Amino acid sequence: MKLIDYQDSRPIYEQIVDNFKFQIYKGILQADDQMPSVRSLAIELSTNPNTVQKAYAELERQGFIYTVKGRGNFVKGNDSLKDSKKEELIQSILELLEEADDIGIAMDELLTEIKQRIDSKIKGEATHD
Amino acid sequence: MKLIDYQDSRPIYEQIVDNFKFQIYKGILQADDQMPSVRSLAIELSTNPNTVQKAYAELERQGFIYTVKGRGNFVKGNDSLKDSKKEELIQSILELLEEADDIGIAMDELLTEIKQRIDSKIKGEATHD
DNA sequence: TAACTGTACTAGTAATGTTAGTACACTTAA
DNA sequence: TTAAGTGTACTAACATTACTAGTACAGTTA
Repeated sequence: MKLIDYQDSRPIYEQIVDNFKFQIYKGILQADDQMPSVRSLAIELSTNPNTVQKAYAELERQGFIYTVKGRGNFVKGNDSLKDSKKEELIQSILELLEEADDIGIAMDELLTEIKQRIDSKIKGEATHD
Repeated sequence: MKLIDYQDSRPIYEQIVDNFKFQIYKGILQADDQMPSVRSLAIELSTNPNTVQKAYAELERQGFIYTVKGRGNFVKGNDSLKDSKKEELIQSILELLEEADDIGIAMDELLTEIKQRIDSKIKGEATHD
């Protein structure tokens, strides 16, 4: 499995993050599977343990894995991943709605318009395939 | 009117942006009022025309002012400002909702939960003042 | 205790952001 | 047409931040 691409200009840790996210979404890695250790992966990728560590920290922050000190990193269950994501998204959206409120845009008004857009978008896409 | 503070660590252009946003929100600057020219403001602040230009470009991007080449920069009307903001916020929220959809979180489910949070928040704040 | 595991700290290098200097182009009025 | 105002584009220097490496420390397990 090719994890990083040195042609790619994106930072190594970011490529690692995206790759594992992909593997987890696809089910290649499943709940409680152990991730490669920061050292072994660092050696495999000819990089530094800290670079892998940075990637794993980001994956943990985003709710994809969890860490047990001294033991290793493990894949989170699909449900808890979904919950983390959901909570994160709700927080982001609430912040945006508050911003709208501050300048006098009613939240209801905004939510109503958003629902309309989604509905019309679904109708539009229904003809695609 | 003090526009920037050299004690402040934030970049000059950012301070200019925030200051004008404040003035526009407060009504100190009103629709179609002319902004100071990039040169005059640069001299006043002992900085470079490009720094002011960067601030103005950001204000335009955010919908606060509009530019007429060769004539100057002018304050946008309150309605068009609100419209710009609204559109921007809707786009951001739609992106987040798509992200949710990608990982199998129904948009309706998310919107419903958000409405609940807002409602309970309003109830909680109602006792504050 | 040995061999794993993650983590913290420092530092060098690369990438990006910020500002300045300067030249160019558009608009208006004389 | 010209002069004096306006915004804009380009380059480069400098400051800040991001990224990675080297290395040492600390927890877990057999």
